[in-house]
Amino acid sequence: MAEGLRERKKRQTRQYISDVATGLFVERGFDAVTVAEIADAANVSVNTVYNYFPAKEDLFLDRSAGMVERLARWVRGRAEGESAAQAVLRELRDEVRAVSPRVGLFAGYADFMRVIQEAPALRSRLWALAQEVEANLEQVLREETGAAEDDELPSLMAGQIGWIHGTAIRVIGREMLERREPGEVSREVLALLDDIEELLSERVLAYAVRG
Amino acid sequence: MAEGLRERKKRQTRQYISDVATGLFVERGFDAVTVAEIADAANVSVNTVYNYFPAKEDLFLDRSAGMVERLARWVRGRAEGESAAQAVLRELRDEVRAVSPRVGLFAGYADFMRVIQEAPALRSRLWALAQEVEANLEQVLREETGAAEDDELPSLMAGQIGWIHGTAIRVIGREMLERREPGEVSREVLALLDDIEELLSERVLAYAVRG
DNA sequence: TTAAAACTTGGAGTCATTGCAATTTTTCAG
DNA sequence: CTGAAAAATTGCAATGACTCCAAGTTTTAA
Repeated sequence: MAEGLRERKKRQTRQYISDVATGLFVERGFDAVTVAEIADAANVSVNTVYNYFPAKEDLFLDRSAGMVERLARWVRGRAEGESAAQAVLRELRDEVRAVSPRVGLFAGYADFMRVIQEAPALRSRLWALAQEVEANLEQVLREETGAAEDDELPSLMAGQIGWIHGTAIRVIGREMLERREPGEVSREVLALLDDIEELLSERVLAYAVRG
Repeated sequence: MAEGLRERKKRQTRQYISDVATGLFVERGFDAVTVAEIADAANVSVNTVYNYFPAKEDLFLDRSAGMVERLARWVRGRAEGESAAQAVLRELRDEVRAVSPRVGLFAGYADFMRVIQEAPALRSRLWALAQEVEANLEQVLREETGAAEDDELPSLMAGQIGWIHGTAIRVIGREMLERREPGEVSREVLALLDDIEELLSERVLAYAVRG
C-alpha cells in the first residue's frame, strides 16, 4: 500500500493544526496566542501539537519550509550557457512578473508579514531558513563546478546569490506590508532586480555556466 | 558630579554579572546554565539580573553589542578618494593583519564561538546585531551620498558591504572554532579578502567615494 | 482476531521572563 | 548631620514554552 490510513490521518491532522494556528496568529499576533489555545482550537492536546511541530514557530512557518530547496533547484535547472546567478535572476523575474504567490505577491501576504515582523522568534527562524537555502545552494555549486574541498569560491558565490534572492524577498515583504498592490510591487521589484544585476560583477554573473 | 557612586556601582555590578555568566557559559554551555545559577554565582537576585539584561542572551553578547557602529564608523572615517567598500576592506585588512582580538583573532575566541554555535538563541541575536550594523551603515551611506528617500541603492550597497564584513567575520569564527592558530587564520583571511574584492563589481567598489 | 507498533493524552516539572509590592541603599536638600 | 525622595534590590507569584513519562487508544499486519 502506497498510503495507509494512518499516514493520511497524520498529514491531515498536521495540516489542520497548522491552519488553525496560522489563523489565530494572523488574527491576534504570534505572542498573543498560546500553544494551549491552539491545541484547544484544533481539538488535540498540547502534547500532540509538539508531537508534530518541534516549536511554536514551526506552526506558522510550516509552508515556508518547502522553499529551502528553491535556489538549489533553480541553479540545477539552469539552461545551457546560463550561469548560476543568471538562472536565479531569471527565475526570480519570472515569478515576479507573474505576480506569483510563491514570492509573496498576493493580497494576504501583508497579514502574514505583519505576524512575522512583530515576532523576533519568527524572524530568527526565517534567518535560519535562509541559511539552509544558502547551504543547499553551496552544495549544488560545489557539485556542479567540481570545486576542491578547500575552495572558498562556492561559498562566496552562494553568499552573493543568496543575497540576491534574500534582498528581493525582503523588499517584496517590506512593500506588501505597506499594503501596496501586488501588481505595483511586482513592477517595482523588476526594476530592483535590474539594479541588483547592474551592481554584480562579471565574475559573479558568469560563475558556474552550464555546458 | 560627573560620576556618582551609584553609577559606578551599577556599571561594576553589570560587568560582574556578565563576567560570571560568560564564565559559566564557556565552561558548561549556554543552555546548561540557568539564570538562577548565574544570579547565585554573582550574589544577586534573578530580578537584578533581569534589571540589567533584557534576556539571557544579552549576558553573553554584552561586549559584542559595541560593534553595531563599526561599519558606520569605518565608512564615515574613509579617506579622500576612498569609497565605502574600500574603506571597509582596508579596515578589515588592518585588523586581520594585526591579528586583532577585535575581529576574533585570539586564542580564547574558540571557546566563545563554541558557546554561540550550540545555542540557536545566540545565533539569532548575532543576526539581529548584523541587521543593526547594516541599518546603521545604510543610514550613513544615505547621509554621505545625499540619496533620495526612495533610492534603493544605499540599501543595496549596505547589503553588499555588510556581506563583506559578515563573510570575513564568519570565516574567522569558523576557522578559530577549529582551533587554528590566530596567525594562520589571519593569513588565510587576508587571502579571502582578496578573493572577495575580486568578485565585487566596480559599481560597488566605487560607491560613495569621498571628495 | 490479536499482539505489536504508532499515536494521543494527562500530569508533573524545568526554566525564562514578567509584574508587583516590600525593603534596602544612595542621594540630597535643609 | 538627618530625614525623606529616588533608585536599586529582592522575594513571591504567575504565565507560558517545552520536556519527560507513564498510561490509554487506534491502526497495522500477520
